Amino acid sequence: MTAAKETSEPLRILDAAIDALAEYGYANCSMQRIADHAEVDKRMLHYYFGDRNGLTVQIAERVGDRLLAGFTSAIEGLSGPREIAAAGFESLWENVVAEPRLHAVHLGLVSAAVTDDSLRAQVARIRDRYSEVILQLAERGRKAGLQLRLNDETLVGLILAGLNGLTVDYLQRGETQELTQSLAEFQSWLMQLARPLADA
Amino acid sequence: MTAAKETSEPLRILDAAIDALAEYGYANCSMQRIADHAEVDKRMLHYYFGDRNGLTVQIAERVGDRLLAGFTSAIEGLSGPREIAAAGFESLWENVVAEPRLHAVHLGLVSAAVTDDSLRAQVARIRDRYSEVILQLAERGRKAGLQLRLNDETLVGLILAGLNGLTVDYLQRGETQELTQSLAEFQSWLMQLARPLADA
Amino acid sequence: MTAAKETSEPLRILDAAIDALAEYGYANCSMQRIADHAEVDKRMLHYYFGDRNGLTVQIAERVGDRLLAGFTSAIEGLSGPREIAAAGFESLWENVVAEPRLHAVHLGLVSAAVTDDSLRAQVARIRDRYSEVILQLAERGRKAGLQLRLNDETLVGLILAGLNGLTVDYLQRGETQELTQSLAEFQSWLMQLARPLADA
Amino acid sequence: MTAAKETSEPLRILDAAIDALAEYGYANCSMQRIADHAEVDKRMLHYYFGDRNGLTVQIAERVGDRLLAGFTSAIEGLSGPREIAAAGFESLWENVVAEPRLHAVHLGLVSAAVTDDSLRAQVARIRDRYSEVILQLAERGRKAGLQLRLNDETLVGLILAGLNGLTVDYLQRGETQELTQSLAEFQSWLMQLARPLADA
DNA sequence: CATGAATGAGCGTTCATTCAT
DNA sequence: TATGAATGAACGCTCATTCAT
Repeated sequence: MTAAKETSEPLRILDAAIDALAEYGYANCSMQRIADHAEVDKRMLHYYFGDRNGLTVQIAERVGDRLLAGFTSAIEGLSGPREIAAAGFESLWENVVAEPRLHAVHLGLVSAAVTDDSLRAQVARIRDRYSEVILQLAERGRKAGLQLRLNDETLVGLILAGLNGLTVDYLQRGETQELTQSLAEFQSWLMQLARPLADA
Repeated sequence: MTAAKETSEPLRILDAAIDALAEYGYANCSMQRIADHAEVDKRMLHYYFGDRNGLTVQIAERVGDRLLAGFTSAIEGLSGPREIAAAGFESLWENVVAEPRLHAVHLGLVSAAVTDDSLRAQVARIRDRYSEVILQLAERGRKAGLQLRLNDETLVGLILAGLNGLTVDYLQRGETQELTQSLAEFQSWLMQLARPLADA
Repeated sequence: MTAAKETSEPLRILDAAIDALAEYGYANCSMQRIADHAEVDKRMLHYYFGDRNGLTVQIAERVGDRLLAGFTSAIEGLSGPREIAAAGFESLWENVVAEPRLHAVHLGLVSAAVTDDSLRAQVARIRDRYSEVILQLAERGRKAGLQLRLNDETLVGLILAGLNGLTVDYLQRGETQELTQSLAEFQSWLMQLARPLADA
Repeated sequence: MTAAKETSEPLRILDAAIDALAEYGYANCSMQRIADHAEVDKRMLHYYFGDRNGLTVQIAERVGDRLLAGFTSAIEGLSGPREIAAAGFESLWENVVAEPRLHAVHLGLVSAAVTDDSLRAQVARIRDRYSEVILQLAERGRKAGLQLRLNDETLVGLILAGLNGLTVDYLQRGETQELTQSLAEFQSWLMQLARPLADA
């Protein structure tokens, strides 16, 4: 046995698959292409993941992991209320810019999920994880004295809608001036939703 | 002879194709399926649209037409500044609720366009048409006395990002309470971006 | 009615068809391509020529016409025995160089005829026309005092074999030095087959 | 287990493909027909040869092998100059008579190559192999005392042109009297091109 | 784990041809 | 003559998947 295979083979394949999806798009990404991209025989995909659906499920899971990776750690040390509020969305957006291909794949999954039941569950799961982490942040913000005008679910809904909408813009047109301004506007709006007690 | 063929055959097929895309999703919608859906022989698609790409281009064009249909007429009679501002986004959203399948198809096109060059142009065209109509609205608002804090392009960017983000939410989870609240929040934010002169 | 259409429409189409065959090759030349090449609707082909086979038959006929056009006139005025012998093959070869595309089409027909019965008759007809004209030439040569060592059919066979073999070389590799020398050798051999009486 | 699979499956298919090409002609020989002829599923052709072009390339290679098979061995033992000269062309022609279908396929490839670039390379390769083997023969003839009036390339050109031209005649009309005489004439011409030293 | 071989189904596209006007 | 529409049959190729070793 090799001393320490850093990542397991299935995991390596999943990341290659995500890359392939980003390359060819959800619609044009066959198992053959994924296998080629991962430099693996296509039958190994069946060996590890069963069938196409099984692979897709795992891909979605992995996408979720990577979408939220870093987010938790990025907001761990924060303590002040404004700090928390500010860092939250910023950290989410940083991941968009850092891994646009990953978010393109996510968008593909979200889009496909509209008409694909088994995918819908997976995509909903990713949303739940987003939600969870945003709520944790809100909780910490409240404990630090943040007063939020909105109930939790609406807050999550608005943040995710903003994130998704701006991500679509970014994927469509790249880093434009308007997008930068839109981001600033959106963030300042988010800040305004939260009025810390101390400010009153 | 039928008295008056309401729409041309290609147009009828395009609408059937949009319906098929909504049914099966962009990735799983073959020409055969579109043909079956339109109750037309598969080869008639080639007869009318050349190849798959030609069909897709026309579909995108038709999607654009239908996304903006009604919008222009809906805002035509308005005169007061607040009226205009309010009706603008509301009218856009009404189309989402009225034709969710159409917007699902649009989302599919947007998503696929990320990795498909020829589609990208088409999707950009739809965005341009949205942009154009929003800017016309802004223009009319200004003439009616509206003061907009943002430059045109940023305004368009924010409105479209909000529209897209909320549409994704709607397509994913339907008409939830949170979404209703999010919509209200978003709209009140939009209103706040515009301060009528009278307020000064 | 236009005063004087120089060539009839079917004839114009046939020449365009020959050009298309030269362009795409016999195997890849559909009726659609021929129609496009002739700038005619494909159904006109059926109108003029019935079906694919009818068209091919006419094409073969036209190819035969053009292969031998000029040949008869080129050898008309000649009188001396050597003159006749020399000009004969030279004139045949000149047509190869002047119309290589035509000869490429001919080669395609000859090749296809091996497995296509209806074509075989047409191709045989072209060979007969070659034969006929070569024999006429031989006849005139004899009358001018040429003594030919070979019987007529063998002479024709050798000339056509040489012509075909060298044409294949020309079509494959163009005008090479070796081909020029081969031509010279072949011609000198032909001359040697014929010994004028005066030489004896 | 069968004792000894004589030839590999791909090779068996290639020979069946050549037979199919001889049966239907290059233009009318689809992959389906080749598959049927080889009693193999159509998709196995893709499995073994990739795509149509890959199959064609391999077919051409195999045609080349079989065109020259036997030739080398047939001329191996010969030693006398005239013997070598005589046996050379005779051996080439014997292959034509022994495998007329193979030569029909070759003619089809040659013809198609005129308008098909990828095929042209393959056909040129076959010609090169012919050339190589003819030159080896000439070399051996020279060592045995043969004096050749022509340079190598012209010799090859003439021999191949003769071979091709006479093959076309054979494929068109079968074994006629004239063809037999033409062959005799051609061979005696070839002999005359070579004057052994002893004659001097 | 890995590989050679196979398979039912479907892909987008083109073929020659015909019908009705 | 010419055109819009249609059709039965194939085309080359790829899909996800399975079997046997």
